[in-house]
Amino acid sequence: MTELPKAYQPEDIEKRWYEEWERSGAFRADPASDKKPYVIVLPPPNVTGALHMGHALNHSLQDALIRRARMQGFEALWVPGTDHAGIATQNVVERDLRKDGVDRHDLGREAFVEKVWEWKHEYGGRITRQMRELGESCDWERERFTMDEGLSRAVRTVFVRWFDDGLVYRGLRVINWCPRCTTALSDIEVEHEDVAGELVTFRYELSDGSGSISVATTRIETMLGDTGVFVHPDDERYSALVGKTVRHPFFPDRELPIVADEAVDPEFGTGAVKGTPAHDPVDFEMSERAGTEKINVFTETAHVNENGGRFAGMSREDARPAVYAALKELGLIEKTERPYVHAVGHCYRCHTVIEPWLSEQWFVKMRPLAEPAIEAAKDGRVRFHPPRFAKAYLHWMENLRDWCISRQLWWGHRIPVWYCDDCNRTIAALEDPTECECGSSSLRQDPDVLDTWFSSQLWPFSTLGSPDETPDLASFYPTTTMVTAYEIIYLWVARMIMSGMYFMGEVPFSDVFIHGIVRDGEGKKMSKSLGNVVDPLEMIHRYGADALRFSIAFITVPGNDSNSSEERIEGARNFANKLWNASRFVLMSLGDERPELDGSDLLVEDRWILSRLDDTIETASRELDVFNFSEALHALHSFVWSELCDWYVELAKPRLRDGGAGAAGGVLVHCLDRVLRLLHPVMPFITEELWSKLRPGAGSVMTASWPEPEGRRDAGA
RNA sequence: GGGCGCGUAGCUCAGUGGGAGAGCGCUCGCUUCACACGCGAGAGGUCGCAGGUUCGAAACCCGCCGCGCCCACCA
Repeated sequence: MTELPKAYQPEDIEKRWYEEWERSGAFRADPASDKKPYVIVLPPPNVTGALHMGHALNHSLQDALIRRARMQGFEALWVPGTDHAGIATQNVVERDLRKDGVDRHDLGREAFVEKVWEWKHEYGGRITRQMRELGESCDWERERFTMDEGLSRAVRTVFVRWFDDGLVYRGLRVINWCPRCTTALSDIEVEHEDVAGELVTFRYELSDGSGSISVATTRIETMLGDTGVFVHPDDERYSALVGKTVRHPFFPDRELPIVADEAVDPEFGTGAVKGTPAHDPVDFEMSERAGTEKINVFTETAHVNENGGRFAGMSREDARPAVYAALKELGLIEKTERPYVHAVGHCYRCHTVIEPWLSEQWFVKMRPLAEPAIEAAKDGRVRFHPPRFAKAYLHWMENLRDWCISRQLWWGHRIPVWYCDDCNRTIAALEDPTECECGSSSLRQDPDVLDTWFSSQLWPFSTLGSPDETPDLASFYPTTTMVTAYEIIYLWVARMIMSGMYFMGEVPFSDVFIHGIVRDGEGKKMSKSLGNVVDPLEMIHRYGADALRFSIAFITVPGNDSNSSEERIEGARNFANKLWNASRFVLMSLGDERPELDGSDLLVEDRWILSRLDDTIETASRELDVFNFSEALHALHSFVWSELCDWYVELAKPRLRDGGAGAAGGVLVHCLDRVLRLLHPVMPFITEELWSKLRPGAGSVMTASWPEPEGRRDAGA
């Protein structure tokens, strides 16, 4: 019998077992297997990322599900990979370059993209190395990156298919523009936040000198681009003015018509709206209906452009007070409410205030895609856990607007569209075309790239080989469970369902398990500025991966946020140590003996602990089936600590001490055997190590079966 | 403006029709031959407030108060 140290020491054990697992191909899945598949595709972390507690939570739960499924006899496949994360990665590399005083424009597009690839090759493996430290049993041979050749082909195939089917189109619209990232964003990439701004009411004089009309605005600088004034058709205050024009104070040649439109809310402000079609989506629509001019007054960095007259060159921040002062001087300001709190959009990547900006972009028509995806959630082909998230999903899906997919970035999947200089044709093609149908070879590719989420949405099938019809795709699509935080239900989950159904004809997964986010010990969001960030790798080094994983799963209730702290992880480490020492005691007591469980001479305490074990197995299985990790682990924790250790081991000691252990030896081996299996999905390392001592030569606990109750529940005292 | 969630022990939270619980913290006592990352004993809660349903409510229904989140083109 080998000596076990008095306290569990995770470091070398973890390293040793992980290498062994990878070496032996224990994580590999076989598409030719007869076993039923159980498949999870990992939500790909950003390639720029480092493992944080959010990943630790998300990944620990997936690994537990996969490991359990493997033990239950499924052909379990967990596909890992990383996301090229367009804006995030481009920002990181740009920041690096800036340290050397280099701007990406100095390099040019090709050289810059080359730099990003270099960066990816050098640092992109960081997070996947860290995932191994956590013990994740993903099939590394199937690791994918969203910019891999195969995945890029999937992106292109879907784009072209949607283009051909009329679901992808180009249009001139007011979109969300981030002047820092200098790119368009989709609606869901904008975070609304209340800001203390101002509401200014000012007056436009009628061109015929017969009076004026007042309008209210929170962005007075945009009045430089005003081309009309809108009122509600039923608003009697203004009915006499409809059809007249007002004169722009800074551009005397510009006459702004007063137009009636249903979209105006007569209750708000003065009931008259300044029409700024290039910088407000509603004004844009009203302008379309009214046929008014659209004047863009900002550059891509949100400086006033040449259309801004004497304000040209100013930043939007400087322009606001400048325009205000100028109007004041003309005596046109009527009222200023300050502070005026209202929601302002911010970039979800860099938090810069979004500028609604008129530009030509590519869009995906969502309605036709959404309908089948709505049905799938309604009829249960896709089930949300907990179910309340289905409601949020459906509400969003039923009110979808078209998705802006073009990004003015360099890092990403280039839009596979070419424009012919000679005949103006637009060509979307799987292979780069060299010649237009008209015979011209003067083709220009669209300079934009696709939204990162365009490739992410294809992840469940692109990683399995689509658009090729691979054995993996045939065996493993649709996948089984999607495990993710509620934060990205719209951004990602909904789109996977839509594109999966359209492109593959089937839902991408049957179950969506939604967990919350990890907060600090007091329930506050972790952030660098608060200094309350817990680093999972530090915790792994200090307490072991199993302790971190257990502490996370122990507090995971479907759909709820969880509060993590070093104290909790320490508590989980203590539990691991408890398990270690209980096992150590059993192993020391039994030497090389591994007595079988003998039902004939059981004492009352033997029957009691066996019945408690049965009950625990049942609870753990039932709760894990519904993703209730917290309940399952509370049952296991209390069985191991409060029952097996506190009572049974103590009661068995006299028998063990006398040498002739009798039934107690068999009972202990049996209980420990089952406990190691039950805990393996959450604590893979320590259970594997102890299993190798308890069941030498029996192979990995990964291949042991998931325990079933054995009908001993009625045998208790 | 809509929607969702939460309010249970000092702290953080499970529990959803019939025993008020866990982790951490706290008090007292233990170098007991698996474990001080431990053992034993213990203190501590009108389950936000008010009403209703029920034989029975922390849980179900209605209202109120407080907190948080999501969605939204009220300039």
